[in-house]
Amino acid sequence: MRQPAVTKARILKQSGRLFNTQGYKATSISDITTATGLTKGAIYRHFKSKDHLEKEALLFLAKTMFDQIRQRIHAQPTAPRKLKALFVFFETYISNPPVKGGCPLLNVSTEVDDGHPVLRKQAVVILDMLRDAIITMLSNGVKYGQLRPTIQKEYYASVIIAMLEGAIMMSKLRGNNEDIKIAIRHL
Amino acid sequence: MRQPAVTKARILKQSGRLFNTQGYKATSISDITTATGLTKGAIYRHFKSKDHLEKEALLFLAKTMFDQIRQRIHAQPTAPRKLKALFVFFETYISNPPVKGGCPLLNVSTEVDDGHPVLRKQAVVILDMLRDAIITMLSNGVKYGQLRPTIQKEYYASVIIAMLEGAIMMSKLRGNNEDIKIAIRHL
DNA sequence: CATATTAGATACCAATCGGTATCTTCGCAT
DNA sequence: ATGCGAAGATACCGATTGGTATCTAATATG
Repeated sequence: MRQPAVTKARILKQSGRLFNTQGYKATSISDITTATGLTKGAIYRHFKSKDHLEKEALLFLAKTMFDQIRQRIHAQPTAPRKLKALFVFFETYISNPPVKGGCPLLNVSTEVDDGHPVLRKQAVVILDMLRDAIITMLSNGVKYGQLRPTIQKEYYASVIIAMLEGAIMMSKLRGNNEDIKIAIRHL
Repeated sequence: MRQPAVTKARILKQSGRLFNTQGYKATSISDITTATGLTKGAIYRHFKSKDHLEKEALLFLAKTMFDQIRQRIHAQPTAPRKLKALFVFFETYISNPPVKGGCPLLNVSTEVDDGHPVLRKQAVVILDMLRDAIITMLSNGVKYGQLRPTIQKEYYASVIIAMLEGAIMMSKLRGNNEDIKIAIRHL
């Protein structure tokens, strides 16, 4: 049975995993054919170039991550607890990653920040999404009197993201989750 | 005039720059030959494989960075001012980078954290060097009564590095230095 | 000044890269 | 059932990859 949509999803899932672990440039089309069990012909039918596949795979990774986050956030009633849930999500990032290879945003950023304008632009969009999500959370916290009204939302969103991403880098490099724990304790 | 040591230094400098901007895997030996004006024969005489060149180039990048930091730290008399000098160093990282392509530690970490054990090990060593340098600074601050004795040194070292590296990622991605400024204000 | 050593250039290798042209085969509409 | 368009397989392309073998030329040493 032939199901193009399923096939495309499989390509996105596998290529996303490979891009996020090995890197975008370092992952070849051949790597993706062996991972999916498909052939080059199938892949180039669904994606007109590797650049396009990279962009869509990155978007898939980001969506997967945001879905997981949204799910945990929505399960909490108040802004402080939502924030806490976000931190816990990142704390379990190393031991139980929703997508293998660490944070897609961090990975793609460091790979493309000196070139590859297409992927870089996409990365900025994802960063803005994360940032806006946090700002909205803080805003709602103020609105419902759960957080101080004097809080500088953009400032804290920036601090939170920098802290988390930096800690992920350290923890991934060391192979433990001590640094991410410290970061969250600080936050 | 033939000066092997100078040639080797040139290879390290240029390949370091390329590795740090384009990535290690993404930089080919050909890229390095055009950047240095040398040929493959010359490069493989000084380095027995690309892996070895990568490792030595990373070390060169780290040394360059640490030299700059050490210079600025030593110019300050007290621990708080040394810390401040460290922060200022990272603040000027985006606008006036000592090595092009951002922080070598951040770059190499995200590229090799799921493989390439040789380069990864080297990255851990560099992270530890940075960490130890900060801890030493804090210790001296306590010793001379410039910082509170209750300060948790390892904890703060981890927080400082995570914050700086995460902020560098954000600022490099966006192309401004707003996020790094926020991070330093917070620290 | 002769010679041995070594820095560096040149030419090549098989393997792999991203991409395309072509061909077969599956599934749906008529 | 049958024909047609799309899904996917196969086979190939030129360019580039890391690496090596060989050759030339510059320098250090006798």
